[in-house]
Amino acid sequence: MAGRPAAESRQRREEQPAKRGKAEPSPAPSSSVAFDSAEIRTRSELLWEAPQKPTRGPKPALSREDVVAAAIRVADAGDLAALTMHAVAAQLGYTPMALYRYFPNKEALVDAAVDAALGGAPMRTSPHEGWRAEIRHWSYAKRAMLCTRPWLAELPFVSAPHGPNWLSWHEAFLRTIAHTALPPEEMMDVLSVVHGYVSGSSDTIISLSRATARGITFEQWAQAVGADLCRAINDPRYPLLSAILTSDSGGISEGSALPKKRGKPRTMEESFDWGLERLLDGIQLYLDGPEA
Amino acid sequence: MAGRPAAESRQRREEQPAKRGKAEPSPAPSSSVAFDSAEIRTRSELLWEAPQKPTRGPKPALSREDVVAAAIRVADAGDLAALTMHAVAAQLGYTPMALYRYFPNKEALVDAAVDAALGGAPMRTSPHEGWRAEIRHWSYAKRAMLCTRPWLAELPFVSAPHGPNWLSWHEAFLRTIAHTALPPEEMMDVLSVVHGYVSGSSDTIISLSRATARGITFEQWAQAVGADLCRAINDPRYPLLSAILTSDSGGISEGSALPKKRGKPRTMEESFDWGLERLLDGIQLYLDGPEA
DNA sequence: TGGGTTATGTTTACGTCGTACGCTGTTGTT
DNA sequence: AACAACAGCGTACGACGTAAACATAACCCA
Repeated sequence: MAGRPAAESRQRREEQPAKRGKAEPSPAPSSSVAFDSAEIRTRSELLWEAPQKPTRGPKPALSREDVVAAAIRVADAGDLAALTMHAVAAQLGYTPMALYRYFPNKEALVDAAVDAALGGAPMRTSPHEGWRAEIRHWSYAKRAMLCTRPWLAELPFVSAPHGPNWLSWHEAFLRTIAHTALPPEEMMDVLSVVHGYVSGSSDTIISLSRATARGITFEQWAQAVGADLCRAINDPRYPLLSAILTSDSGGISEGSALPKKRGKPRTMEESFDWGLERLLDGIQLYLDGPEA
Repeated sequence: MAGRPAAESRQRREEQPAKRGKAEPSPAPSSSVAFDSAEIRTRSELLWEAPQKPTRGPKPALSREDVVAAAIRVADAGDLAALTMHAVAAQLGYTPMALYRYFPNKEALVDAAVDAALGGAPMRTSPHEGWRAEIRHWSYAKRAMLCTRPWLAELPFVSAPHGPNWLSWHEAFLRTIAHTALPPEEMMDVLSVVHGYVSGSSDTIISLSRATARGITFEQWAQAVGADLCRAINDPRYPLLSAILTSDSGGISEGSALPKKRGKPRTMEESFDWGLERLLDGIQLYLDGPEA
């Protein structure tokens, strides 16, 4: 039989609406919906738990920190997809199942690894340079952190629970604007807008980081990315884009060294900076607003 | 044997550095590095290819569009993880392997589904309201699009190749600022900063969308997210965060209806708007700059 | 009209992944 | 010394992506 739908209408009837998400193989023990919420609430618990409770059995050969460190090593060497229980266990010289004595499942391990990999936010001990410079520092630090570990950007951030390090980045940001007279909720707004900008507009350079981590040269990467954009050229659907791309500033230039020729093609860093300055201008305008 | 590393030192020696990424099971046929780059370059090809070439064999029962539509339906009903070849095939009433006649692998199918799901950017035919209002419209549209299909935000955007619809969003943005006198590269900068802000700071509401799509109520979600934040309270590591959270504006409020009490707790929408206005202020300052 | 050709969807099978279950052996307490 | 609690392992299962071989349907040219 060739061109016939598999198993006639039978299979079509049992088309699963695919709403299971990950579909726990064994039926949920407790009630259905409440279970979901409990699952969410429990998820970040491990990130805050006390190190370990001294118990009675044999000494564990590893600690949660060891496992997390191994997981980070694996992810650093590859990407998020490379972060498997097998790989982490192999990295430590153990069986995959051994890890389940430390983390209830892979998700918990990844959560812990992500928070650990975020690292503590950099503490700036030097004298406060004013909120504008401080925010700049914070933003660069965050961007650099994401470039160092591109796999952190491979998962949707909010879906991961917020652990100690995640909070430390927030705390560090608040430190930059603590001395301004902003009311609490506006401090959170500023935090949110800068954080949003930084993580949102870092994905291009993160893509590059990921590519170079895989051994792809900048030229190859730029060619691949550029090829997509260049399809717009001469396509009547994209007149403006086409015009910009053909206006000799379309390319992506690598960097720094060359004598900045008329500022034509921007570095990614320059674009990032440009946007950040606009954003800071807007914030400043708001801060100065009432008095001006 | 209990607490002993698996297979002694042997297993530790063969610890794979996990650098294979996805590890093609059969050895790469051509040269090693050039293959990678070719792979990247080919990846978006399908998105731009002519519909289909009329050939000789039996008529295909499906079209690529059918498969893509089914994939989108599956992802809409679940999340990105639910988007499996099995699920898509079942949705169509076919065998998983049937899909491989239309797409060389899952990645290509996902790429196509993503671009299709982005949809064309909204065309604004009404008279131009000025760049500021136009950018606002574009930003809301994009945010709404992401909320409608939270799974689109589950993959790192740049890692996906840029198809026709992706470009159409860019084109639409350029339309909002086309009449300004900005040089091409600064238009791209504006595009990049707004795009970065919108996608970066939508992830909280996207998380909520994803949660509600799974049947979780707003209260449950807020409680879960808030629980993480609340661990900061009374933790000496987070004095500022702690202070803000206890200053009665810590919570996340759902919305609109209630008579905006002193603007204390912000809606996510309000925070988004606030940040967007700051950003637009900054851009405006730049545009007016030379003359002012 | 009938072969040959080519593309279709299916079946079967393999390797990898996460992880449930039960076992063996260790360890600190009673 | 006996016990209970617990560490790490082996095995096994189901889901996943997909390679390979196959059977069949449509088309072309004779």
